[in-house]
Amino acid sequence: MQPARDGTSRTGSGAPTIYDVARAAGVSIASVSRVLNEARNTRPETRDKVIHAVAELGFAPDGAARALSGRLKEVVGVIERRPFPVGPGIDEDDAFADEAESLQFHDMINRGIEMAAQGRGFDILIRSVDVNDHDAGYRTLALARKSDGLILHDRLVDPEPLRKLAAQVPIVTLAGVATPETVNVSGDNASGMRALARHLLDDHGYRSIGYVGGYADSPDSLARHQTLAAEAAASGADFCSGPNWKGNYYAAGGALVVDRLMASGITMPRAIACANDQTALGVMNGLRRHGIDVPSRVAVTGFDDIAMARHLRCQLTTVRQPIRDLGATAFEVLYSMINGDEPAERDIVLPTRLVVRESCGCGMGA
Amino acid sequence: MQPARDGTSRTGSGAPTIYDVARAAGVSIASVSRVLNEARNTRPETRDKVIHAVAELGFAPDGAARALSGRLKEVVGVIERRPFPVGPGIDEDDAFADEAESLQFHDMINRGIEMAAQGRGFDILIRSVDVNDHDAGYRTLALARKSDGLILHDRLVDPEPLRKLAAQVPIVTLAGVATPETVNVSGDNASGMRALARHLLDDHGYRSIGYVGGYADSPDSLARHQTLAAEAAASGADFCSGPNWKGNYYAAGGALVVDRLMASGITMPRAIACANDQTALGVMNGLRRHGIDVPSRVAVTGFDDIAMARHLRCQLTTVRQPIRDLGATAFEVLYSMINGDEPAERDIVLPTRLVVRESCGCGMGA
DNA sequence: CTGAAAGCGCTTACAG
DNA sequence: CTGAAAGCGCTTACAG
Repeated sequence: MQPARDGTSRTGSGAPTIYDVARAAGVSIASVSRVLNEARNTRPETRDKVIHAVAELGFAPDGAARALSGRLKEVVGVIERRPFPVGPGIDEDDAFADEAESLQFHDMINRGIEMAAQGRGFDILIRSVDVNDHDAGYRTLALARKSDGLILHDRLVDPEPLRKLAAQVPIVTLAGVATPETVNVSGDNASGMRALARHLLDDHGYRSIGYVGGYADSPDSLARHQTLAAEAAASGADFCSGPNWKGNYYAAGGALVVDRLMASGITMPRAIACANDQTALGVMNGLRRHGIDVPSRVAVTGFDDIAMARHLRCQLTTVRQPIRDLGATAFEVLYSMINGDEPAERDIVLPTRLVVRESCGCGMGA
Repeated sequence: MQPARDGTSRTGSGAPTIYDVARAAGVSIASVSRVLNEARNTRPETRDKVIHAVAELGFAPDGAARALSGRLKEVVGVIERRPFPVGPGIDEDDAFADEAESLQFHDMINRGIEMAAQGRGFDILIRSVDVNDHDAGYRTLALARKSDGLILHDRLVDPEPLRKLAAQVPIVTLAGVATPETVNVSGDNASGMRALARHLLDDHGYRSIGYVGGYADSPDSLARHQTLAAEAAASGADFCSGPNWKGNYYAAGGALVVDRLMASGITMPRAIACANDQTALGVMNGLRRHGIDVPSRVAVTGFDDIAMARHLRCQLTTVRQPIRDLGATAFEVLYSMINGDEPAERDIVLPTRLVVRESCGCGMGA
């Protein structure tokens, strides 16, 4: 039984409903829905009346109602990490205060996701979670239930919860690890780091090298670490690592590593490769604060090639990741999964490329 | 009439419904809903059974269904500008290729919005629109219908469509202009620019000054322009402006302005204030390419104080905006509007502050 | 305290 | 080609 409709919308919100349109056009709601969705099987006259009423009222279907009646939500959830709690306690004059909130790599990736999503009529629902958010599990599920599928940055969800989640919605991870239930998309860490290592070890002939890592559990960082260590070993160069070398993908973390190393009295290696560009930035600043010149005394390199890399005092030698493509690829794979396709490949690796600038020591003589 | 329920979920998607939970717990769906929402008015025993079943099944209510039955969607839409079409045509070795896609100010603001949203259980639905997207009107409406309210960066929607949109959902603009139907949140452009102008004109004694703008219709840029022009006039200094001085908030735009000015044979002013930090970056690089040293021959300043500002070759003197607070404030106001409150203030202005570094010419003797 | 039922605003077979 | 009706998965008065 159709509810009585007075002149106004049912909801107080002021947005017209399909009933308003139907009444204005003098047709049934089914006809309105048809011209809006199928376009065919409607008499031109009916069609015109509906189109007109829709324009007149400024109608667009409610997303929730549409989704509930069998359609997609046309939303993908994106969850990223927000490691540093920020608040009034933070000193805004600290050189890295703001940077903590701007992991540019993530922002760029999200842009890639969003642009691909737009091509399919999707929007992206973003949430960042604190590393020590104990309620993360539930909040993640809640986000999943507002979306058609989920894209997870790195290793936000533990394997077991991830498995359960994947049973409910399609999931793609970025810079994580592929599982039987999920697809992963990442840059080619091994070949990128190998090219970088060879440049440092062979071209420059550095005989000692260190690696400042990202989050302890980051698959990206682990892969880069392993490759670098292997290349150093193959060249017979010294490789420095250990607890003092753990960073967190942020400049502040990189600077901290330098402070710790200096305090420990260690001899700095000739070159330091960092887990990402932002870490490299912090390491360079940290070294300079201790009076150590980059790159003449210590060479420093990054990973990612974010925009900032070429605008630093000392332009950063780094490994370029196809950041935008990483995001776009993640979306496209997820989109096909949402449409019921079985992914052909569960571990998608996109190529990376060494970008030589100044911080490795190149161009010093120029 | 309740539909027959077999052992599996109705939807193919694998996500359990409230019916699944009710069956598992041996109660009605009403009871499940009650313990999930009200918490009170349920016998402890019932409550336990439900809690248990929910945990067992990994249930969370479907966002669409929840929203449709009178609740909020707990989603706010955020629309930002994406001015540069990017695609295969772009040269990735261009110094500003990527930067075009990373307007860091927006990313930081969005982070502020998102963090405030999280405190209220909301997520943010992000969409960027192309300046020359003719279908923008409809897509904006569509986003609105997936959300409880909208936050619009700068002046994305024309006044008339904006009025119509505001009749359907609450709207807050960021760095736009307040209207009778919408609330605007922005930084204090006038006082920030005034402080900067005085520093340049009085402290440094520069007698000629130019302004490189942002988007032509950006209220922020307009306000900064006017204040600077007024201060220059008050000091009797020359003020340069005109069509050659139009930028677009991106580094590439700033560099282009410099090229145009050089080509036009104009004498560079002693100081150039830019619409934002990214523009300043481009201007500095452009000047250097033309052999003009910054700041000894031409001083350059920015606006915003994004993280990059202090990591440039020549640290940027700029006006700090409370970027995160801008976003958080926009959300909080929108949130109260969503809850039916009439906003107390339609034009919210947050304080800004001059940050003196090197690019203005300070510290050159040090 | 709890269940049966109505209703949210759509879409889509199902009849005509 | 078009309308009446069922159903999507919830929440919330309404009775008990």
